Amino acid sequence: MDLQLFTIGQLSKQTGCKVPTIRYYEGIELLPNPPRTEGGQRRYNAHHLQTLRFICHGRELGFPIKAIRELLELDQFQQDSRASTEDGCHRADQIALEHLHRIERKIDQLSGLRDELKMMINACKSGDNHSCQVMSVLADHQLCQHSHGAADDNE
Amino acid sequence: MDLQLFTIGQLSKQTGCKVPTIRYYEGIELLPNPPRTEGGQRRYNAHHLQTLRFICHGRELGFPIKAIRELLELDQFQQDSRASTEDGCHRADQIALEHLHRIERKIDQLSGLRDELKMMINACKSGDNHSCQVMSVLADHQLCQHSHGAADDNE
DNA sequence: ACTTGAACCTCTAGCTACTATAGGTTTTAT
DNA sequence: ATAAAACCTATAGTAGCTAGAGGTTCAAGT
Repeated sequence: MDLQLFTIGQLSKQTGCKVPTIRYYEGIELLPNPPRTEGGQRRYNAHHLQTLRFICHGRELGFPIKAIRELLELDQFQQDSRASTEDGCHRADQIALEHLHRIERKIDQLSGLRDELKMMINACKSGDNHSCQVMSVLADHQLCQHSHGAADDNE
Repeated sequence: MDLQLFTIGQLSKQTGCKVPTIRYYEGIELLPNPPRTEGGQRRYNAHHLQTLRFICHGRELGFPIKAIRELLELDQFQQDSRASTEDGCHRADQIALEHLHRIERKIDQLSGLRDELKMMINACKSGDNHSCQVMSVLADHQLCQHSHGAADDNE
């Protein structure tokens, strides 16, 4: 029936997604352009709401926008042609799996960092001399070895 | 004696920090400006090398640049005045501790995501019908509750 | 002395995923 | 009719780099 229209603010409240972020998603063509009032304000329908929910939840789960875009296209594809639902499912599964691996790698990395930091801090606490272990560990990197990349790769 | 001079490329090799990154650190005034040759090329000394090592290791550990900057200033302060080494140590310790907390929070977050993803993927695998659980979980968010913020806050 | 090629230089733009600000317009409620 | 809340666009900023263009300098070999 789809007669219910929402303002951008209402959409924001329903999804928890901030207003500028919704506009941003429109700008990058992740969320379809909604119709406008005569005055130029956006009016969304139930389908927009659903799509935005999908996007937001994906982002909360840490999926990169690129992956979400692909998942949305897959969804579109499946709705367009009734075919290859299994392929679509397979691909969606694959995207989720890739993401799972990214996250598991990141957890390992961070666990290593956590341990190294703990060592630094403990060394500092128990230091009988007053020289700071935090500083010297950072300077010399002698307390332990670690073999992770930089921790700042944004997912 | 400090007579040994390095080119930016040599510094890069010694630290593992990429050449443009070294220049970037100079640009944001994290690494002091080195002297130049007549032709304008940078020539670094042992002190620069040490400082860059400190920075790089801090970044590898995921410390934000702001924190590294503060640690460097603390270090400078301690070298300038022989005083308050203990205060400096305390502050360094505090910075490291804050960072440790950030990391532990992030690990918790990611563990939640990992579990949710695993559920999605398992649901997809065992699905007797051909509808994809990955998609529907993202759309409806029904399989489980999670209470973490967005996972994309870059550290 | 000269040439060659690697390494250097600056500057600008791009990346991800937003967020903030300025300055103006529309809608809605009274 | 008016006033406040919500909307609009456009631009710039955030973090921490990375990539590219287009030109210069350095060191080694001939």
